[in-house]
Amino acid sequence: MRKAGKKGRAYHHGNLPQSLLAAVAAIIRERGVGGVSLREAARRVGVSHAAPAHHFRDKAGLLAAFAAQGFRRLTEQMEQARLGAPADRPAERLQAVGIAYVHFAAANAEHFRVMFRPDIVRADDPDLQVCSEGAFQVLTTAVGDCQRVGLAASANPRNFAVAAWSLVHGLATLWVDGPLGRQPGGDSLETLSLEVTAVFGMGLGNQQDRSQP
Amino acid sequence: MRKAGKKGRAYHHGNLPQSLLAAVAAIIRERGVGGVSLREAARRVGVSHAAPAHHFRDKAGLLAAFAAQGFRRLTEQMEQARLGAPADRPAERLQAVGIAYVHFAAANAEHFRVMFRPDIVRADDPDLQVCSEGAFQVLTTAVGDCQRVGLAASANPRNFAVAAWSLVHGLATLWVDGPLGRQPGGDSLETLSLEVTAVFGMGLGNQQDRSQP
DNA sequence: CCTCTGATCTAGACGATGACAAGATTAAAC
DNA sequence: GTTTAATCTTGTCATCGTCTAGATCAGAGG
Repeated sequence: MRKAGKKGRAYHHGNLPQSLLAAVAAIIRERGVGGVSLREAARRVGVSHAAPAHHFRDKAGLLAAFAAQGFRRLTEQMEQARLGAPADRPAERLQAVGIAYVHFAAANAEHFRVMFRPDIVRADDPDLQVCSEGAFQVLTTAVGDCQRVGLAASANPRNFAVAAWSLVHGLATLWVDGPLGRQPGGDSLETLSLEVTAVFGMGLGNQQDRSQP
Repeated sequence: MRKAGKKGRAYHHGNLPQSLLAAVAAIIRERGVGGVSLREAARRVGVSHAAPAHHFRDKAGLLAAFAAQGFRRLTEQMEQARLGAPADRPAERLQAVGIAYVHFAAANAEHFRVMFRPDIVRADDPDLQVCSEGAFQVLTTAVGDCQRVGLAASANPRNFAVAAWSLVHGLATLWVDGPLGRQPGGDSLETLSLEVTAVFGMGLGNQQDRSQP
């Protein structure tokens, strides 16, 4: 990769795909998802308007790669949170994974805002599918560990994982794109994610407060 | 309102706003949210390309009106479901409201797909804000009735409502736009919404199955 | 050192879109 | 009947996604 001087740019950028993904993140941060365009991303990287299409076929392809990157990071953070809690307390592990999910969404809103948008993302991208399933897998594992110890043993395992996923995904979505994050008097996301996942743990019938374990 | 014959259109459409909203719904059903454009909507209604802007300032304004319409219908359906369950069983009422939320999202995906998209919707539209808060209010009421009877009494009322909302919103989102609806071997939305809301009711520690009340 | 090949990028064009401005047409208030 | 305001049309502009053809470059093989 030959870098050009300040004026003339090198014909070969050297690392276009990664640079474009970084540009996309910056654009979403500054102007929202609607502000993303192949041309704007190309402009920021200092490359012709048609260059991005050679690496990611499409605008949908570029966003698919960006979403896949997001899923990879999410999987990392969830797995790290899971292993952070003791293995003999699967309920705490599950809660930690859920909280990591929500915090990822808030801290990486650029990615999260794209990760569940089949209308603008090439949804059948194979890499994206693998990364997406990998993220769900972490949650499924955490749920399975709970049931193996007898927690909510009567529930359908798969649907129980869906419930856990729904809870944290809903909270994340309502915070990032919904009315929750915009409300002035509301609690912080830290306490919110803690209490919401705790409610999940205790259910309607149980009156103990497990939000401070 | 003077309707024109088959050929020449009347200069005044007579009911443009409503017709445009209907066109938007049809477009989303056929081509997804990305297919929505002021010009396409105008084309379908048989009106010039700039006409929509006179009623809804913007594309964002048109979608805001469409989203508000969705929130109104959602509120209706949730309230109807709430009153469908006996008043002396608030837990069932809450579950009914949650299930109505999920079913609305699936049955009115055109609307739901737009209702939580501040990036394409004029989020500060006053009518939209009122309608959005109204929908959350139904859920809050159902949650409050539960706590008044002693269910989850120790939980912060507001955050408990947030948890309930998160659960159903997450399930709805994952079904409509996420990987849930696309999975081949998965359960139907009916059983899914039932079991997911039931898991919420029973929590991790309780082992009874309340999915069939 | 030279040539060739494939990868990478540029340049130009086309149709479609959102937004704006200026004017035409109509309904309704007065 | 006249005036006024609402409603809609026509024309225009910058921007965008995508396609095509061609330019430039890196590296392998001789």
